[in-house]
Amino acid sequence: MTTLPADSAIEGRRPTMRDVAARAGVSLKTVSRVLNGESGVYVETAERVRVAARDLRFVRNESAATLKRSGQRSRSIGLVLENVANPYWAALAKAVEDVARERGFLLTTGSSGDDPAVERQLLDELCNRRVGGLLVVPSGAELGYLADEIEHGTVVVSIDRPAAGVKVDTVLLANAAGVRDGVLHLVGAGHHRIAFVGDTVRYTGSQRLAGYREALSAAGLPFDRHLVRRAHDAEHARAAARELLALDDAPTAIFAGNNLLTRGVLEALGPQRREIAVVGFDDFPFATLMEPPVTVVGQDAAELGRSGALQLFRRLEGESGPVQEIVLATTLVARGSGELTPAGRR
Amino acid sequence: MTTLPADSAIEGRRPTMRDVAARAGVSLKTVSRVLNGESGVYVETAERVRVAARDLRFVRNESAATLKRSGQRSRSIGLVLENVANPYWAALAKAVEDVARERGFLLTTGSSGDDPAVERQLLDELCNRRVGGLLVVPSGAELGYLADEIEHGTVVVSIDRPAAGVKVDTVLLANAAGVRDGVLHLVGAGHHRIAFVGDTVRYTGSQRLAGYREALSAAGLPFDRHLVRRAHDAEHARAAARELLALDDAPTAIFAGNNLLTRGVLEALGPQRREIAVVGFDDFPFATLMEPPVTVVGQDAAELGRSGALQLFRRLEGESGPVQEIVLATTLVARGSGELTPAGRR
DNA sequence: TTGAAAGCGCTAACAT
DNA sequence: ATGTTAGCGCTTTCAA
Repeated sequence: MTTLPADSAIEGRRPTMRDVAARAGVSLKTVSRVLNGESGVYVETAERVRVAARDLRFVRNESAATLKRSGQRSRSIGLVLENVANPYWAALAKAVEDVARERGFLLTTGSSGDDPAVERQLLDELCNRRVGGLLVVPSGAELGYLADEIEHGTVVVSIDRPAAGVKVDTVLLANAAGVRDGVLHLVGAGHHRIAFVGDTVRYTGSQRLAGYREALSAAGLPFDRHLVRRAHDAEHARAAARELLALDDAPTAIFAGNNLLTRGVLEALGPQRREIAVVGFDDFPFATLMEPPVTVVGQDAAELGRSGALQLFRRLEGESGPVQEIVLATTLVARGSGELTPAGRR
Repeated sequence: MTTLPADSAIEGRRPTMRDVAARAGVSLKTVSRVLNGESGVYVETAERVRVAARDLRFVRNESAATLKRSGQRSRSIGLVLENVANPYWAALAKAVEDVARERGFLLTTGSSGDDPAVERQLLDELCNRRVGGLLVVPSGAELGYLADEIEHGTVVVSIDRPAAGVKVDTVLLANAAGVRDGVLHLVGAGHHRIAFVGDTVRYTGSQRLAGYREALSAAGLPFDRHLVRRAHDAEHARAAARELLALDDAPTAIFAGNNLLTRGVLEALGPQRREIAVVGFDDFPFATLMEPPVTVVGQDAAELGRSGALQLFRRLEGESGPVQEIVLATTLVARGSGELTPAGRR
């Protein structure tokens, strides 16, 4: 007696556990047990089931499993952030994915563009799919609509920025402290006119601005002359930096609020890169290759993602207790651009 | 009579369509019709249903819908690539996500690390979830195991590299032609000793190597003296470039096979960046900021992703016809590093 | 235009 | 150790 080809048994449609059961000569439940690694099945029976599954090229239907599973959460988690194409967020997404995979979860990522409507749509879609948990880099808008989901058992963790309107575990960076360190580093190099180019409308930007303010105040320096509040991208930063450099009392040093803005500032500086000191928030791969290499306040995107994902899974695995706020420290990485002195300029 | 708070109606569990139906005083099917935008429902009935759904904060269970829906495909697509943390792949993922969102689909991305086992696991998990389609940047290993899925209606599209073992739509880059252009550009600048640093084991690397070979042969130059075949990352490239530069007949120009390798080569060059010409495959954000700015053979990752995703949805929407191979052109972007002449060096 | 009934493929509770 | 039964929440037939 020869084994029939897999498709001869069941025309057209995919094999189900029932088909596997029939082929193995056991009941549906036994197949379920074997395929889920439950104990209490004779090894020979289990083997027969596995052979049957392989022969039929059985692929479990996760939708059915999710539908039935108590609590009804799929083995996926969702991540909503501003834009995966930004290397910073991409690194974070990879870290989240790694943690998820260790647990047998898949990751669905959505880019909100920091648009509250898109953010909500993404979050809704993810909830529709009954994801086990949601990791969000909030755009800043109210997230109150998540309260219901949370009550129904969806775990939500906010990363990089606090979530408005819901109380959830949060992983933050020590933004203010990081900037303060960076600016004081410039003060230490002798600078008195230190500009800040940032996007201070958003949470991280405002926190970073606060750090800038703290540092200047600690150093007894005036505050508002060299401040750019609304640099949203590299273009804006470039234009803003050009304007700053054209001032009578042009700054001798510039602090850039994030990796995009650092790029814009460096573009604006051109050959002046050897005269004007620069410190940027966020490290980036080519920082060491610039002339001079760029001093940064480094924040580890991967660590932020890992930390958030770990917290999410801790909750998923049943950890209770009050809402947590985890704050990650930053590191000043001196490479050259932040150690230039104001020499040659008044 | 006041409306009761949503949760008073149904304790604990999530509201289902049945709950919405009860509240709206209609049948389950009518709710389904309204929520799916089917025609043939009185506007007032539809409105009542929508109000009830809103009041109960009803969220549709996609698993149940997927389970029942004929063909059983979820409104998600999967993307398996080497590593989302690489800005190149991140840009591609974003482009895919954008196309998916236009169609109301979510994107689940997995990083295989080019490990065939991980790749297979990721692909399997995605199939378990009955995704509508699969976009793969194949690691190079046999993908024959996808044949069944494809037969069952899962659409698979291969991007950046051809899929081995299955016939699927494929979107490729004109790798060889791109490299040939870049190398001939260096020849045109007067170079006779042009090194190639690549990872020629993998598909794209081997194609690029072929372009290098073509160019040298067209220019009547010898081939094997300045060739590095196994540079997998920036570190390797750096070490390899150092060795090349230490040779008696050191190259006067280097072609780097991808963005990671370009970085490694630039690191190795250090101050020699103004003497040794460099052309890299892949554009990168900081290319214009280097000294000199880096000449590259640009390939548009976003276009690659978009193109693959569009093809996938075309198939999903029923387009039949033979398997397609789409080839995207590259563009040489001259910025300075590739225009350096061999002057000063023999 | 609306509804009743059947069942998608699985897991959970309860037999045996 | 194994099987039987009853659904999960939805979509699909088919009938009213």
